[in-house]
Amino acid sequence: MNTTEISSGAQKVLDAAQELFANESFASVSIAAIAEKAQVSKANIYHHFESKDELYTAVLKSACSASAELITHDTGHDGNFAKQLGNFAKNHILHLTNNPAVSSLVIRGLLGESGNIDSPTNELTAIDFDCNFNRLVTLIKAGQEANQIKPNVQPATFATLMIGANILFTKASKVLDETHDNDYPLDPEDFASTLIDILLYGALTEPQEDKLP
Amino acid sequence: MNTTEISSGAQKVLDAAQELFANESFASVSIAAIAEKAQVSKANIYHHFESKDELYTAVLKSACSASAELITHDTGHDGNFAKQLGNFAKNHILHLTNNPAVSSLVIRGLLGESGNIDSPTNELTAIDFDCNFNRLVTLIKAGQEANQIKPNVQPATFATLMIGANILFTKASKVLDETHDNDYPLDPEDFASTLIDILLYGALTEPQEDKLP
DNA sequence: TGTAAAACCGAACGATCGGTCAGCCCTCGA
DNA sequence: TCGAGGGCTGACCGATCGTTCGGTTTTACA
Repeated sequence: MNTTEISSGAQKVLDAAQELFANESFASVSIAAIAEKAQVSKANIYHHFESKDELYTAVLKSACSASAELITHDTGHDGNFAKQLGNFAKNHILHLTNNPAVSSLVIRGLLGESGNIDSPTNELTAIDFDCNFNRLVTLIKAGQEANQIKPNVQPATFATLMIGANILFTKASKVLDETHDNDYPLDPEDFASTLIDILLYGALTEPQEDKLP
Repeated sequence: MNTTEISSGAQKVLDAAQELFANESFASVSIAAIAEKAQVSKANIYHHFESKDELYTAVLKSACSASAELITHDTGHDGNFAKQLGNFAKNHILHLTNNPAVSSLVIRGLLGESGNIDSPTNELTAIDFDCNFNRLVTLIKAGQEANQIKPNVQPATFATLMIGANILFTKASKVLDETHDNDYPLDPEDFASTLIDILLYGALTEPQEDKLP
């Protein structure tokens, strides 16, 4: 059942590293800090991992594999694509809020703030992100073929809207609700449902396509 | 006309620091690297700035003030809110693509990856982000009062959609179009127009509010 | 129980970090 | 002509960085 034969000691290091790397950048997390958090010696880390880079890659790989299958699990194959897209949005944002470390790592990778890591690390996050992104794109295309989604809606643009909004919601909500006492939604599921309402039905009161002169 | 009396030597340092801080994290950019890029000595940096933290804050402040007024400049006060929102989206994404350094800095601040900086730095990015965010929220609220935008559309959710999508587009497009040869839009203005089309008119072919059973 | 591998640690390595300091060069008003 | 002062520098500081090494403890199997 094991994927890459992770010993219990190595797992302790991996967990500590994941927590630290999620909240701070690669360069600002020291091996000493990871060792302290994992309650092991610095040298022990190098017994389990070749280098700091390799440890970071291992953290990322574990995070990505954890997130791979969680999102699309109940976007079934019934013909109601509005419902499926709603479920996808809800699953996605719940995944982000329940796994802030994972999502932070992936976002950091997307930003290209790789520190010392050159290509393989960013490739990892790209693959993970791309996987979820493509699932959504595929879902939208299917909805278009079923004539439930407008043909002029670019699937990738729609996906960028949903995923970008979810990411921004999870990462910026604490910034935003510090400075407003306004009506910013705090519950992720509430946010997802109002989000999907806008995406599916539009924000304008007049649904006809004719624009005002 | 000067804001804080920046000498020409200090400006050289500031420019080099901005470029480096935009692409890498606070901790991974060394004073030595900044000095080398600015073609000055390390000590010269400390002649102009108290510390690395203060330099970073100065970079951020300059970036934020540059972005403050650029976005809403032609979202005028005519009554057509669809057009105004479209202009806002276009201005915003053009600003992001034309100033990748600035936007990267602000996003990094939103992520909370402050490195050593505790509060004032994140406050800065929060204020800048908040400023643009609030302009958009205000615009949407005005559209609702003018009965052009549905009253059940949460302004903050709509703003999160537009801004989140724009950020993701600018930051992830190079990742996405490396792995697809599909129809992902490359031109920012094209993206903005298809984006606003979805947001205003919805993605579903049937615009009525009744959901399927 | 013997033994070899694996897990683990303290101490130290060279390199680099942010930051300091004494002093040189240049300008400019007196 | 001169000296005061800001812009600027090379050399250096202690601390911390990632990494290594020698050696000790624990584990696993014959």
